[in-house]
Amino acid sequence: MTSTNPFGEFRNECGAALRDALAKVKHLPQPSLLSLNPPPSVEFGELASSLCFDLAKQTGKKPFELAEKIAKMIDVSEYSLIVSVKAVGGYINFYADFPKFAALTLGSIKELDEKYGFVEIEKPYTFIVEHTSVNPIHPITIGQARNPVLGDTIARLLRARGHSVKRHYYIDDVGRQSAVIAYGYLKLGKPKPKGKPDHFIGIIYTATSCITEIQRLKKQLENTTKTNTPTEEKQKIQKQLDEWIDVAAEMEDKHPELFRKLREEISKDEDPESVINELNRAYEAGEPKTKTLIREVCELVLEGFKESLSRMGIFYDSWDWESSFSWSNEVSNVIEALKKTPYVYSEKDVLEFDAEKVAKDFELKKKLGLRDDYKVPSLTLVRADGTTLYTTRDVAYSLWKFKKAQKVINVVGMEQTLAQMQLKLALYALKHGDYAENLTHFAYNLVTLPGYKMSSRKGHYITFDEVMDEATKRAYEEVSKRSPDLSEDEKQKISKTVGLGAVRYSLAEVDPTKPVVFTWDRVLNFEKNSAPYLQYSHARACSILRKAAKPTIKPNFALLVDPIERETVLSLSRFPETFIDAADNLKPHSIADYANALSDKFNTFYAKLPVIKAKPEPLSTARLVLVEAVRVVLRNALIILGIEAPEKM
RNA sequence: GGGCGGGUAGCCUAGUACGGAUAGGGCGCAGGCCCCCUAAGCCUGUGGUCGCGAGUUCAAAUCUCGCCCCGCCCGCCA
Repeated sequence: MTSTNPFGEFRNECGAALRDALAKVKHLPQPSLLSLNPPPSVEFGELASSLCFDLAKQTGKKPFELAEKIAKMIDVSEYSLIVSVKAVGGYINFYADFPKFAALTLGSIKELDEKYGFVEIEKPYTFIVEHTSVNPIHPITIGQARNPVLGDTIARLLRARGHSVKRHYYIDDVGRQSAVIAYGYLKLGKPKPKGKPDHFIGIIYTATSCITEIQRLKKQLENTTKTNTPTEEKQKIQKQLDEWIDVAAEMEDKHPELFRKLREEISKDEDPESVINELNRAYEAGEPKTKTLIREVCELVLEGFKESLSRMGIFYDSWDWESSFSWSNEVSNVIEALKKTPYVYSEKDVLEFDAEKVAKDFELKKKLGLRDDYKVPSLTLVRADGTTLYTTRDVAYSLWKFKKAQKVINVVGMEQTLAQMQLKLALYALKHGDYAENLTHFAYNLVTLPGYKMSSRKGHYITFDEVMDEATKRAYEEVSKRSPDLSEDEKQKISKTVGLGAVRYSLAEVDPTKPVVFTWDRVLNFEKNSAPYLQYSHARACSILRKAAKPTIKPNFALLVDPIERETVLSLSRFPETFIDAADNLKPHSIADYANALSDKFNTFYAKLPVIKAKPEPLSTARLVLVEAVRVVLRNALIILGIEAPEKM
């Protein structure tokens, strides 16, 4: 017998037993919830119900009396997986028939193998998961890296759940920053990148920002002397200027040739600012020369991104250019459509969207989790110069996404909560409330550095590449130290698996709503609660299986009497429930948590009990089956996390 | 000022949707374990006003209200 969800089977039996018993006891109200939960300790069984406390309130009877009465009504012989039911202190505790339950769990894992745990949903949807979408202006920083890891893990969860999932990258090529780089790139004579292209363009971005900012601030300062500006204001400008001058010194030191050439070229322009603005305008308008230029720069950066992300096992099904929506009239169509609603008005020369009025008219405050008296800020749709803003274009993009999918998940930092809300309100205004309701803003918290603030414009950041490189290097040292007998080739391979796994795990492991402070310690953790720990557990299981002779004697699961054996089986049986919860409620970190807990059980088992040498044979075989099951489940969990499961390390 | 998110031992963290039994881990610190399938491991110990205060309840880390601290947002940036 196999089950896609062994613990679920047991849970169903307990539920049925409870309902049955309740029906037999007179004068009891039918409770809406059975309150079946795993008890704090195995001594209380595998599942326990606290519903007698609720019933006690309603009937005026004592909880422990009710519990005893109900427990007595349950005839365990009617159920295959329940061996006994005990009433303790008002709780009703259910004990699993362990040999049967172990046979069901371990048998199912063996049978389902790479499918075990991935219970498919009855009604699958088509999904678009938009994630990463890092602006192509500099290398991906460690601060941004949480996004692709979370997004990719969510996509893996949903796919395994049976949904049809497309992973989209939204390329933010419209906007001032792209114009800044294009300007610098042009001034340098469209140089061929030295080194990794995203790093190279990142340098141009910082250098160009730096040079133009210094010029701008200097001019501003000159004006202040003419116009009698308060000293406070002057000091503020001076402070900004000083900061940029520091950056300039850094840049000149690190990239003297490039920086000097750029400075020289830019100084030839009377007003660099207006050239940049003109580039931005021309790009959005789709003027061919600018199109070619900016696309060329973006493509270079994306090439670098693809390389970085592929190291983490992260890939995309679609690369969506923001500019395409401007050029194809989809953005202007959205603006026209919005103009026809009562929610758009002109103020001076700009077009504003009255998000507050939509929220009120459609009675959405409660739905969006807002107070009635909260006023949603309005959103500017079009600038005075006729160019559009990010969220405006995002409305067009969202409409496009919903032509391709029933549900859309935007993996976007929580700092954009307001913008995402305004986006939804715009969809309502366009009579696409259905889209808004199928749009999930998966908001995650920031990754920060301890002590100082990352600034991508100023070039002060730790790149994702650096972190991956360092982790791989550290892993190599560890592998060499711990497994000196491995071949050089194996060492290289394992250190990559382990190092990159450690990085990915450290970003996936924490509840996404919590802020993360980046420390090397967190990422370079190769001990407990880390990818290497899970990988090591997996490798240990593989090692036993490798060394064991093929099982010939029938396993006897009744011989698995040690508490740790039972706890390991129990943990294995719960993987499907954990997976369902993680997929349906978008909780990628709970898979990491689960895999870590399972590894804990397995390592305790490993240290305590022999497998191959265990006597009698049916016990040895039973343990071998258990080890095999741990191997399978750990590997499956690691696949969801996008982490490789090595057989040796 | 308003909104959103977070606050669990010295540090990091699970649990909060749907209230249940002694709040589960890890790092650190102190000590112990390779006769034995990989010591990236195992065992023992140490450490908690679950931000604070009320309330609801037989029962609150979890629900309600008020307050405090941290972060982010409230742009003709993205």
